[in-house]
Parts: sequence; C-alpha cells; structure tokens
Amino acid sequence: MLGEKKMHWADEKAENALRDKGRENVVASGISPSGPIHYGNFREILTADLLNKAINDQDGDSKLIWVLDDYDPLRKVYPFLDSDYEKHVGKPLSKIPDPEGCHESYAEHYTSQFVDALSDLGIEPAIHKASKMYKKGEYTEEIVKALKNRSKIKKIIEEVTNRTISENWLPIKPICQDCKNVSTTEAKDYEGKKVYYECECGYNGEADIRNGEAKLPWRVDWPARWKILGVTVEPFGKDHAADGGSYDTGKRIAKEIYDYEPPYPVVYEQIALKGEGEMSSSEGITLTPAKMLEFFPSEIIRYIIVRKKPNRHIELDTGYGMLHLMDDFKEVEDAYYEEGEKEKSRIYELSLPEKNPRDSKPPQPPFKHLVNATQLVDNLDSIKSILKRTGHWDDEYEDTWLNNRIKLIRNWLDWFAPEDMKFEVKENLPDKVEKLSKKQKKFLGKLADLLEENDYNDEQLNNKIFNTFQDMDMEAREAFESIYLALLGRDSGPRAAWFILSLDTGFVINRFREASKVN
RNA sequence: GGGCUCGUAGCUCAGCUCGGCAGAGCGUCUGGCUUUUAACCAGACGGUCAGGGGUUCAAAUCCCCUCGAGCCCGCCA
Repeated sequence: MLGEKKMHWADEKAENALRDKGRENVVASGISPSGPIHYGNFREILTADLLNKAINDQDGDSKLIWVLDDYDPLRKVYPFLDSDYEKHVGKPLSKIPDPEGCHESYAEHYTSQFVDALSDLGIEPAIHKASKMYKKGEYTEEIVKALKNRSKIKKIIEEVTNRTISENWLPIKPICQDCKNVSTTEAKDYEGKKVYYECECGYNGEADIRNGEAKLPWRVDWPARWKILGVTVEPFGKDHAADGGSYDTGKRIAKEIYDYEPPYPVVYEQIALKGEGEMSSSEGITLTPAKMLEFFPSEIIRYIIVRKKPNRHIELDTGYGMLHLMDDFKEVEDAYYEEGEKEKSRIYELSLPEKNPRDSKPPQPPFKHLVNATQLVDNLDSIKSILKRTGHWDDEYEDTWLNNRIKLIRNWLDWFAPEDMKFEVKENLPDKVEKLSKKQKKFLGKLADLLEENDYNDEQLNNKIFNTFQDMDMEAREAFESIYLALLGRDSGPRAAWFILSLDTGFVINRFREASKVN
C-alpha cells in the first residue's frame, strides 16, 4: 500500500504517525457519555478505529482505546432529562442515576447503548473509565506533579489562552463529599496527597487524590491521560483544536510538565443532520448509531465517515441522501471486486465492519427497486420473485441478507423516506381518478371484465392489457396511467400486470369498475 | 477579538497537498430492450470552478482581498 499514488486519508495519516511515533502506537478516543452518544461522537471513535487499522496494516503495532470520561460533570438539564435532574447538575456522570433506571448510573446507561452499537459496527476498543482510573489511583503521580508545578501550568494556560488565572488557583477539582458536586468546589490548598477545599454548598473538607475524591481540570487531565496511557495518536473535534484551545495547552503541559510528546493529532469536523443542524446532545439534535442500525446497513454507517476526510463537514441526509449513499456505495463495492480505483477499493475495505470482505460480491439489487418491491408485496418470497424477474437476485444469495435489508427499508420508509418514494394501494377510490379521460375509464371497465372472466398468469395478463388498449387505439402511457391512478392515485407505478396480480383480484375488479363510473 | 471548514453541472460531491484539456454519480431529455415504468442498456443536454486582484508559459489548484454559508474557542469539558 505504501508508495501507492492514491492512499486513503487514514493510510496517509497512519504513515505520518508511524514516522513520528514509531511502530508501537496507542490510538485514543475520549468521548464522554453526557447524553445519548450520537453519530457526531461516533465519528471520533470510528476515525480512531480507522487510524488504528491503517497503522496495523502498515506493519505497525497499534491498539485502540477509549478513555470514557464518566467523571465529567453534568453541565445542565438537557432537553431529554426530567426537570428534577437539576439536582444532579455539577455531579460526575458516574455518580448520577440512570434517567431510565435500567443501569447503574447515567454514564453507564448511555455508554452501554453505544458500546453495543459499536460492536455491531466492528469497533471494539479497550475501555478505560475515567472514574475507575481516578479511584484506582492511576492518576496519582500526575496529580502530584500538577500540584507541584501549579504556577508553571498557570503560566502555560495564561500564555496560550491569553487569560488571567487567579493567584491561588490549583490545578485540581475536588468532588464535594457532601453534595457530590465537582463544579462547585474550589481547592484552597494541598499537602501531600490531600487537597483542602470549600464547596458552594457550605461544606469544607479534604479530598484524597489517590482514590477519586478529586479530578484534574480538563486542560490538565488530557495531557496527564496521554502520559498515563501512552497515547500516541488521537482524533478530536475542532473545538479542542481552536487556537488557544485545549490541545494547545495540552501540548505544552505534556512536554513541559509530564515530559511527554503529545499525540499525533487528527482534527475532525462535526456532523450535522440535514435540516436540523449540528448534532449535539445538549440541543437534543441526536441520531445515535444504535438508531441508525435500524435503518442503515452497517457498512453505510461507516462509509459515510470513511469516504470523507476528517476535516470535512458532513451533513447527514436520511431522506434522499439515502439513495445517493446506496448508489455511491455500489461504486466502491464494484471497485473492490472488479479491481477498479485503488482508493475506492480501500474505502470499501475500511467501510466494512467485518475484518475482511467476503469472497464474492454481495447481492446488489438497486436500492430504489428494492424499496418499490418492499412496498408492493409483503413477504420474502414475493420480493425475491420480483427481484429475480428483473435479474437482480440469484438463488445463491442468502435470504438473511435480503431479510435484513427489507427490515431496514421498512423502517426507513416509516421514518425518513421522502413522500414521493412511497406508494400504497389506496383503500378507497383516490380523488385523482377525476383526471381519467372517457377512454381511460372505458379501458378500466374492460380490464375489470377481463379479470372477471378468467384467471391469468403474469405474461397472459400483460398481453391482455396490451391487446386491450391497442384495440382501443390508445397510447400505452395513457392506459397504464389509468391503472396507477385507480389503484395508487398517482400516474406511474410498478409493472402493471405483475402489480395487479399481487393484489386481491376481487378488490382490483371493484376498484376498476368504480373508477370507470366516475363522472 | 481569534480559529476552522465550505462555496465546482439542476442535486450530492470528487479534483486543490504536489499548477498541465473541468470530472463522477444521481436527476433531466432522447433512443433501445420487436410490450408500459420507478428494472436494465446506449447517448445527449448541462459549469463565469462565489467575485476581484496577484504569481506563472500555464491557476478550480498557490498568494492577497471581498462576498456568502456553517461552526468552534475566550479560565466548561
């Protein structure tokens, strides 16, 4: 792969990381479970996964970790929370009850949903919970160092961010033993492993830094964590990357305080939902990977992110966008199996949740076709026969593939499909039949007669339809339009003969008669 | 105040790192499949590369400015 003219962005960055950091790498993601972990957050860990994979593919020795920041305080009562969560604002997420009562804590609840989806999407990071790391004393050495170097750290933050920090500031946030808040405490002094603090709740106490009674503030926590876990590569959002942001201060704190080279950074852009704005749990604009798995094939969920460079903004369009995605994905799939463009083929490999693509090309019935078939008939065999008729299904293909795809499409139709992609056989005579001409009505009447007289197979009915309108000196379009207007209330539809035969014949006869009698 | 990303065909975008004839898919239109389409095949239409200036034999690509869209940072993480 090295030396190829076109590499995937993950391969380029992996090459850089290997050059800067050597063969052994730890790729970290640092998502915090402050609410439903959405697709925008997923970009971070997928980016990390891709880098990890790409490094290993270039003969590196890399592992993927997720530092789960569950010691982060709840910032506010998010729209999805009950108002009585007010009392938990400021407490670490691991110490707040699960809003739905099914897990040990708030953090646990949102983490576990996400972790399940991750494994379906082929990502299995080693998880390091910040709460555990603090409680087990893994941070002790770095906290002590931070406290000792408090004036240096203060100076770094002041220089990089151009702000002034109060003279007696300490780089430590104790968790109030009384009210459990971390955002309302102020460290006043320290001695050895003890920090003396005051809390807005009125409690004054001391915190032992070895067992999770205090945490480092973010700007110091991050570099400390790099050192503790040996992080060499880390993707993070542009919020951290802004001038004077936490990567800028983290870089210097890592080098000057912890004597550690900061990780190779990969900055990624946010993901927006078309028409709604950037995803953010605090705004309630969220689409989680777990939810997406109910209507997107898993490889597409990865593909959306894989195909874009991390610094490109992504606007996720779950409506028409789905059609584009499916078309585009076919192209990269073809590139892989037919030895097309290297970069596309690589995008395909990286999009699959599985380690390796299957030996032969998976089924590729056109998405729109499948959407139509799914709406037309309701069972697997009928859908299969529609696909076979158009040459899009092979008996060698597995039913499970199709079953799964149909399930996703049904959900998509219910939730996101644009109206003009949907059709349904109208229960009652559609209003649009008033568009029918005299001739068209007569034609429908004749069709009703024919259906009444005899049973037909699809070919026979198709021929009858053609004979009928040709005898009447009608245009094909005119004739078919009348059928669709009567049944669907729209002027086009699925192949008429097969469509009619998939419905109840008595129902169709009645409908055609009714339509033929409209004034 | 500072920073980032984006602006290329009706739509979604690639191309920009490293300058060399403006591209793809979808849509549309036309034709084909001796029988319709929202299957399939072929072809066509379609662009002041946001605007202006500069560098260059040569600029979508590099530099500067302007406009427009979205976002981020300012002792929260």
